Amino acid sequence: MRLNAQAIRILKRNAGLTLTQWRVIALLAGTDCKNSSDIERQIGMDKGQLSRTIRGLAEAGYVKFKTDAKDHRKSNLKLTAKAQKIYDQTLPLMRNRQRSLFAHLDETEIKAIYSALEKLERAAQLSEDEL
Amino acid sequence: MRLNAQAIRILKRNAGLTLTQWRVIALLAGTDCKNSSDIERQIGMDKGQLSRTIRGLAEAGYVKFKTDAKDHRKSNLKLTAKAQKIYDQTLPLMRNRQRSLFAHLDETEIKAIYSALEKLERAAQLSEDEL
DNA sequence: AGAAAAAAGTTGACGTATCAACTAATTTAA
DNA sequence: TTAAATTAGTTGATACGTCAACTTTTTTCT
Repeated sequence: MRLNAQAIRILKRNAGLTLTQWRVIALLAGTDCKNSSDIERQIGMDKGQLSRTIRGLAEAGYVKFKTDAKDHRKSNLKLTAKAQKIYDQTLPLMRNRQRSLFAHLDETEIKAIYSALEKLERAAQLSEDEL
Repeated sequence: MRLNAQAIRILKRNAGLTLTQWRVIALLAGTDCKNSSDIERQIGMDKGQLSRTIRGLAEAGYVKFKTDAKDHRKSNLKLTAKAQKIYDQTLPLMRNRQRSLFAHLDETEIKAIYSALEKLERAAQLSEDEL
């Protein structure tokens, strides 16, 4: 979509981040997600892409890994100070964008979109089973 | 989206085509699009991707090129018999899918979606200019 | 007519989405 | 308790979307 193009530009200019990088950082900063699987469950992002995104973030010095003491499959993620700072700076920008986009829609429309998308998903799911 | 996953599966199984390949074939078969730029204008697809898709189709024996006699920049595209046959076979499948998806939505919802998406596009466009 | 601009296509690069196969660690259930 | 199933995460492959630079041909403008 073209809608993303804008977010992408903001992120690139102001934070040097890709959209997926931003989403991961935002989850680590703003929710109690700690590891890859948490994030996966939260936003339904693909494991593989997630793995690569996180590696990228680590290489860029935004997150640190530490294998979980109790479950050696998991590795807990922590944002670096650098990442935290960028997050704090960027969040307002993204919030503004979100607001100005949705400002043009009235509630009815927003609800209709959500419900319709849900139904479409469900319909797709159903007919998927018939294959 | 997950919605596409389904179309992709249908196309792969029944026609051995990717979604973009299908879209191009469908345009060449069902509209008066003749060349790359026509298609670009019709569905707003990227020139680059289009170029590659068409090359793929040509290599697979679905379309034939012929440089336009009057404008040597253009190359007119023609579906082969093979492509036409696949199109005729596949169109009903895709139509059914479309129908069964939208069957779950009432008109109000469909209209709301379209209008909301339009507004979002426009809002994105506007704030794009402010960057 | 000649220079500049625009249009048609090609190619390269990067980011995103999805599927599949795989390893290693943990949980479950016989 | 050991075998089987799950879960966490990595890696590879393919398709899709977008931007940018570039060539060639045509159009526009003066």
